[in-house]
Amino acid sequence: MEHILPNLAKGRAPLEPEKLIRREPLEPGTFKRMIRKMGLKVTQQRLAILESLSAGRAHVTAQEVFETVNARYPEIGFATVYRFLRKMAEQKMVTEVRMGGLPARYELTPRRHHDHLTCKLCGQIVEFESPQIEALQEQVAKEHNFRLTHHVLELYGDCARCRTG
Amino acid sequence: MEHILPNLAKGRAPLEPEKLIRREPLEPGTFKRMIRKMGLKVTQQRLAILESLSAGRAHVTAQEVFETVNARYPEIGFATVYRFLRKMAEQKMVTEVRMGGLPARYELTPRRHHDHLTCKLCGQIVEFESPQIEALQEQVAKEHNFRLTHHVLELYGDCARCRTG
DNA sequence: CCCCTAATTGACACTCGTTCTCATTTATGA
DNA sequence: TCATAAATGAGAACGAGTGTCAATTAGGGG
Repeated sequence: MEHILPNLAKGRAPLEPEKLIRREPLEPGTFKRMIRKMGLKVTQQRLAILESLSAGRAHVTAQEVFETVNARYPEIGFATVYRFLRKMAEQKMVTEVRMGGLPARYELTPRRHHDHLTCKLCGQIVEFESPQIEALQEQVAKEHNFRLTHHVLELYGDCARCRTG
Repeated sequence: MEHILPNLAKGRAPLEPEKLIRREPLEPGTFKRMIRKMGLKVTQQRLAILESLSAGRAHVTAQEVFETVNARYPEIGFATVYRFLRKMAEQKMVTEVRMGGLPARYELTPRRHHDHLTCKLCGQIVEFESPQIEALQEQVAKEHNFRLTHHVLELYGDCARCRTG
């Protein structure tokens, strides 16, 4: 199992602190409620995964979640993390963000919709909201007689810090 | 190498005919010029790959390109296809589209930039252009001090025909 | 409170798209 | 024509993610 810690092993550069749209704090008991709402059993592993997702940085990879949770509960397997993340993504409880061919990143689905601006060089993710873009998307769909259900809008570029060296 | 033909083997459902923004036909000699413009050597393999890309449907996977080219030139290896597609993507000669965790799809970078509106039900892809959305994207990037290099905008919905049954 | 049972787990083998390696072949500028 | 750097093909390797299966556990019914 040599791929458990590939990211740490590669000494990936530490990321910028994220610029996040404000998120509501989670009260105790919320996690259990979330799990039950999905029709699943409440286990220590699942609670630990949710805790890790809500406490740490947003937009983490499954491996990062695994590492965090594994540090406190060394017996947890990464299959459990992947499985639970997938199940939560299906139920829209977490949102999966994929950039290029890189590992998927997850965030607890935020109350407010937003899109992402990603630095190709350092991986930093900035969230943004643009009601104007949303409106134009609706207009495009209407022109083609589509009823819009969802969209993916990811902007890629080089952030100021990476550009100036 | 049992994964050479996974898509054919799986009997993927045929897609709707695509609605494409008009593309200019390519004159003979264009391919050689394109390759030279990238600073690469002109080989039969590369010509065959470009031919396949320009002749068939847009938005093909590397495996599909390999299969097409391999049918006519059985000695070509898939590494060559992948390598060339990657190189062309780096130089923006082809555009890579990744949705979800699915294999990347490629298209010869069209002269006119466009995004995609996809029907979730029948798989139909409608291409559209929205300079207004592009402009707003630039503005978002500017606000966050990013230099925008590219973006992914995919709209999903139900087309008129599928909705009305 | 205890049991039963289906859900969940951990270990790890496996899949599959993609990239790497390296010995051989080939395009092209001199 | 030749030298040489680039390109190729074969196949191994990589890495994210999924499947399998025996062992464990949550939690509803009694």
